[in-house]
Amino acid sequence: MVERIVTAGRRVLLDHGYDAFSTNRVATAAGISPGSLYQYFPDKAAILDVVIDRYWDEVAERVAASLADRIADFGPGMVRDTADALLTALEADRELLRVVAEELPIHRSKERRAALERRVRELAAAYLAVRADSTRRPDPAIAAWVVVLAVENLAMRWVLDRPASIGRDALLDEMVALVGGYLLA
Amino acid sequence: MVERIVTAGRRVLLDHGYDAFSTNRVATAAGISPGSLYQYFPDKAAILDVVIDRYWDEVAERVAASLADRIADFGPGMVRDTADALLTALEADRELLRVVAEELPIHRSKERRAALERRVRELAAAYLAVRADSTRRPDPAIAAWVVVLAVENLAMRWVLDRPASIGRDALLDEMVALVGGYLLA
Amino acid sequence: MVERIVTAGRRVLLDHGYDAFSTNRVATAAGISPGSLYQYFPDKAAILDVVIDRYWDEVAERVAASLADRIADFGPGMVRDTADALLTALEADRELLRVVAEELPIHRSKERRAALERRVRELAAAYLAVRADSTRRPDPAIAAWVVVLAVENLAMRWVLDRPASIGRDALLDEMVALVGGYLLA
Amino acid sequence: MVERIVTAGRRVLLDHGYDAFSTNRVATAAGISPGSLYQYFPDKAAILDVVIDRYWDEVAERVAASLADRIADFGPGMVRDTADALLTALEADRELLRVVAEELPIHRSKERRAALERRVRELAAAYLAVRADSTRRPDPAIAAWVVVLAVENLAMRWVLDRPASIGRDALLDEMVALVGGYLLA
DNA sequence: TATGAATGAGCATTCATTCAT
DNA sequence: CATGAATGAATGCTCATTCAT
Repeated sequence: MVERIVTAGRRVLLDHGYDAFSTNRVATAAGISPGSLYQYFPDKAAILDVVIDRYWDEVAERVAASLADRIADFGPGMVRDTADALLTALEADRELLRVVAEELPIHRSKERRAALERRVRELAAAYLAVRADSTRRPDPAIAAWVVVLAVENLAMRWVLDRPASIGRDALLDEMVALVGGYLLA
Repeated sequence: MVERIVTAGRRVLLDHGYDAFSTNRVATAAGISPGSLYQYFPDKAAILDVVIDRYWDEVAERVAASLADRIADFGPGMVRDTADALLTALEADRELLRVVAEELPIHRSKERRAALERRVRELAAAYLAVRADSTRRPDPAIAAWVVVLAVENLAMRWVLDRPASIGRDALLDEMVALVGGYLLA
Repeated sequence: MVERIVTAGRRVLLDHGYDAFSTNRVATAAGISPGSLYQYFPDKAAILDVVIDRYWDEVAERVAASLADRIADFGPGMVRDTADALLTALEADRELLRVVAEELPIHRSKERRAALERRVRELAAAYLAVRADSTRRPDPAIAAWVVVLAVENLAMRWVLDRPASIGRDALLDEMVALVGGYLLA
Repeated sequence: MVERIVTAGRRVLLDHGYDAFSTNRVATAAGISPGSLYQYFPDKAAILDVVIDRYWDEVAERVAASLADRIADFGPGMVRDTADALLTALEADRELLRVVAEELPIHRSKERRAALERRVRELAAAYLAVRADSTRRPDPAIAAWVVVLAVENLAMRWVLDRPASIGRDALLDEMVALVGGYLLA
């Protein structure tokens, strides 16, 4: 039932937008009565939270999986592949990304996105700490913070705004150059 | 009077948040009657728009002023100073930044922020085009897009999240390294 | 519940007039909350429409019933009885007639009244067509239009204005004379 | 100035309808400020009243003029000519008639229309009293009431509804027949 | 558990009227 | 006289939430 409600919530978000995300509409979309919503969720926000959490979890999963695969060879390939995985994850449901990232107040997503960032950041920081000799940056934690935020935002904006002059591969090239130039001597 | 209303709108946003930004509340905060609002603004959205526009205009003004000052010497100094100016501008009203950037749906701010980005980006692209020999990046427009977005987001997140381990100067160092490493051979 | 709302609407119309026919007042009169109104009616106009429809339907019903009874003997008796039925119907709720016919913009009632008129007119035209030999009027449709409108308006005005010098029977006499003199050779 | 306001009121009524008949709109149409309205009229209703009064006065004038011309020869000609004059008067500004008769609450017009009716009725009653021998109707006051109301309503409905099957001359024929058949032995 | 009718505070907006200038 | 900014009560309507069944 929770499942049904969350799926309905996602549908409403996609089909009608955040402003139309009302309990009645979600209930209707779920084929249940508005009162039943409250047997599974304390309030409207909780439903939305789960929809958002699901979205970012999915993105995080894909990125983490890619990162895990590349555990061995840190370097340009790893950056490219991780960024590629992120792009793919964001492109997978561009419409929902649009709603989640632009239509909803950001603080709704903040915690989840922070978790995603933290996860990747910690991984990156760990690698950087090990390879301290191969980077110009003194503090791996800070470097990881910079790299992760920069790549994340570039990826998101590229997927959302689809800048005409920047192809997907070109974007990945730039990201690799950005991270590489920053980290490597 | 417009002034009074806009100021009241800002106050309401700061004191009660976006969800409480109602015409009645703004009118009360302005010490006028709800009806008077409509002699100066066509609707609620118009009031909010002005508040937001004012905010981003102010930020843009500060950044553009710094950029204009540094027109002569492109290079690390320019990046640092521009980033510094941006940080200063964002720090000037951190609370309003929080509301504008995290509480409001982004699409409310999108156009203004895009204008700010475009303005800085075009300047940066122009410089890069002139100094084509001193950068590894083939396309100045793309490079400008990357640099501007990266710096903007890092600055914003740093101001908003105040990461404990990253000092202001350290952040500027990292930004300079990021942009320098990316652009320069 | 629809019943309660419609009844309350009628009450408000009678007690406070058309200008005070507000959703909040109707809700209060119905002893429910304003929100509940919208579970049964799409908007304010729909409530008013039902009140008006009910009124004219009732009038139409009474007149049509009388007309049906008199189907056999066209002639002075039929005119008198139909007019009598109409008068009775209008007298039944003179106060509501006043509001509906004089306080509301006519176009609110127009369709319903037109339906009532059409119904009676078609019946009358049919009779006249059959008795073509016993009338001076060449076109039964036109004659029906004239007769129905004339009688309807006289009845309505008499009920509303209660002209002191004209008794009920006298009025019926005049109507019979008017219709009779017009139709018969 | 009163003139300007009344003319503006008429314009607003014609161009935007009764629902848009607001003091601000009338003031704008008159090229003055809303406050100035109140130097010439006690309230909004007073402006509207004058507009309406003017309209009915004009109609009354035309009908009365025709009636005065026909003072000598009572009879079918008089009925026809008076009805003709009424039709002409109503046709002269059909659009305003529509607003005044269907869009406004009738009680707004009631007094003026009653005055018009009274005027014609009294004239008619006087004639009927004199020619008591040539009419079947015992009470001239009642007969005048019947005749005036019937003709007035038929004329108004014909002008407003423009029934396709009834030509102007046909209508006049019917009116003459209606009145003649009723009054004459 | 599930319902869904009922709630009622809250919203954005209008507009006849006033009154200091 | 004329102004027009200011008023503020009132409007139609929404929707997250509750609770008796």
